[in-house]
Amino acid sequence: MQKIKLSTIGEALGVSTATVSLALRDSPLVADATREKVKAYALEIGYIYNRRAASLRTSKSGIIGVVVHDIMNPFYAEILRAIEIELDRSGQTFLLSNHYDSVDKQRAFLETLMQLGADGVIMSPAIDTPPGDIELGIKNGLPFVFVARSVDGADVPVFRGDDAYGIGLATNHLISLGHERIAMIGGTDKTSTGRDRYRGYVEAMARAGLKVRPQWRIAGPRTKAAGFEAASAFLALRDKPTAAVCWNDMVAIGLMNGIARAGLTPGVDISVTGYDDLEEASIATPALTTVWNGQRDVGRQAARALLDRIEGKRSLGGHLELIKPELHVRQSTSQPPENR
Amino acid sequence: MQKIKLSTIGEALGVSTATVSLALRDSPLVADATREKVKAYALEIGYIYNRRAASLRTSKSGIIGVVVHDIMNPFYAEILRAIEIELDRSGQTFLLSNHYDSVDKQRAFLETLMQLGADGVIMSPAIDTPPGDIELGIKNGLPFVFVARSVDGADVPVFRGDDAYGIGLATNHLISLGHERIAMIGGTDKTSTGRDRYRGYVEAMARAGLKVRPQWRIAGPRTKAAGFEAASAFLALRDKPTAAVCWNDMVAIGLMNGIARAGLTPGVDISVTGYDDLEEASIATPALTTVWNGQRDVGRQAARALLDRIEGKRSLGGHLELIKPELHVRQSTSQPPENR
DNA sequence: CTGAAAGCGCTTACAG
DNA sequence: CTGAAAGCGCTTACAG
Repeated sequence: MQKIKLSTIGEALGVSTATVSLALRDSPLVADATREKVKAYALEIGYIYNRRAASLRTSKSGIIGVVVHDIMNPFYAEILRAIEIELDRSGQTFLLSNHYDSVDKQRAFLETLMQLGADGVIMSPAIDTPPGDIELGIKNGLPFVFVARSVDGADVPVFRGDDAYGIGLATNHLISLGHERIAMIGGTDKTSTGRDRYRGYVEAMARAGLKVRPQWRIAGPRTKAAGFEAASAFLALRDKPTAAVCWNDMVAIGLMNGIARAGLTPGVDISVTGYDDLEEASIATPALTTVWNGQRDVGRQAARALLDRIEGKRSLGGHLELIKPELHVRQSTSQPPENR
Repeated sequence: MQKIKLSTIGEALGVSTATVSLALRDSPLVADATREKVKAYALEIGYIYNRRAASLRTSKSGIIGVVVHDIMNPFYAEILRAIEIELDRSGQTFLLSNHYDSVDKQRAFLETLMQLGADGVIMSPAIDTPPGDIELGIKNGLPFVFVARSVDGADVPVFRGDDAYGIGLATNHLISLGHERIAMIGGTDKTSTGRDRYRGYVEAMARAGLKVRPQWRIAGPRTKAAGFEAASAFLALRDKPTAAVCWNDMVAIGLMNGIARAGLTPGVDISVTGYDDLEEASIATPALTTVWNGQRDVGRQAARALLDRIEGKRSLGGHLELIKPELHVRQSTSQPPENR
């Protein structure tokens, strides 16, 4: 079978390829009758538009890259879902990748995007991303928007939740229930998010005049499995805390599973808070008290900003858009046992 | 800044673009000295390879499409992870999409792949995919490989777990513990997987001489939330079953949460089996007895088959590759209370 | 409202 | 081992 292209249609209908091209894209320059005739015939013979050729000519590709740490992580999944909805609406194709916090894998993906002439990229940068990697992309005409994380020294807009404020909501909630020994489980200081959340916890404790002991900070876990494993370290602490502020819902649920496995009742013997308010949080047992982090707004606003930039409606400076989190109280938090 | 292309390099170095092109791709036709000179200079000035131009010329794009129901679903996530590893190794870019079981969304994605000249597609087809949609792709030079699901009438290789056998393992396990009233929760008869799993359950019951009551089949749920909700319907059944074979781990975990919320103890009062053996299954409380479904093998073999096809090492007929599942026994199953 | 022609940046015969 | 030339399939001034 011969490959069908614009000229195939043009020859069959006795018009030029220029006219066919304009007709298929609904140009008002083309007479209505011609347009209908062309479109009907294209459909009939099963014409497939060649985006590579068009893109080579116009240097627009209709491709938007999206890179996050791990698309299978429900936190990012919810952001991606919002981005997907926004991009689908505008007919952009989105090219997804995980970087698993490997700067090399991220760089390879950005290189691929440049090779494909991507119109822009939405990313949650890998830990220790050099600003140079971002600048290189920008220099090659790739507009960036960051979600959830940022890169110091990169002039790129960032959309994320207000982490210090949000973790403060969780910590204050526990304090108001009467808890005084509160641990913080999970996360790392290597991301801006991590530093902000830790700061929010420390500040909330300080405002209440409570001590923060170094051993109460069990850094690391960010997954359910890791939260599960952290339970034994947590339960072995001297001066065992009566509550745990967790890095995210995954860690909190894992920790609660670990606490339950040890024969204690999470939400009664130990209060636990999560972060993100994933769909799972509300069906966990006990239902998880957590902080809604605005994933949907983050994704939607980031996609919107990039699309506006691509359509020339705005330029992208390095501003920070903080989405205000909200506390959702459920059954995993209660008064400390000693107060009952 | 002027756009850097092959001719930019050629002019600077006094060689032709043909030589530059060959040198960058390590052609043995080019003298070693020339090759090194060209590569060094390209790196120095930050040349970006234009894949659109190359692809237009060669009609190979280096893009492989991957479509599944929902990439955020951990079952598909594990398959995707295996595909990702395999494709990364061969330098292919993979373009991911959800179809959410919308034939229209799937069709739009396949159309995009054809427009981009994708080299192939790995898909878990949407429910009720018309064979014509697949044939159209094949006719336009897009090789297909299916994972987890198939389409009747499409001549495409399929890689998936042996569902009837696998669900039989779970059902037999419960029967051997002494259960006689066993429900099946979740899933749909609209996919080949659904039909196979239901058949496996019915056949295992029949082999043991046990009755299957229609009301013991609570179809529908495939998510944790839906499993959670199904708990009340399950617990309200007359002749309440003592065990539930669930469609997958998500449903099983949701169901266990619902059972626990109702004050019963899953794994003691009601035995529950899952399917897939997701990472979560082992850390659930109680740890979930489930069937490992070979996601990794499915993804790896499917990717390998497609890559071999693209490299011309094999052709793709419509054969079925069944991966043998394995039962993983944990704490969510025990003897029925009445036998103790 | 329509057509002829140039050009996007590569790769591939072909000639030397 | 290297170069000149054609062509992949579009879109965009430009001319009429």
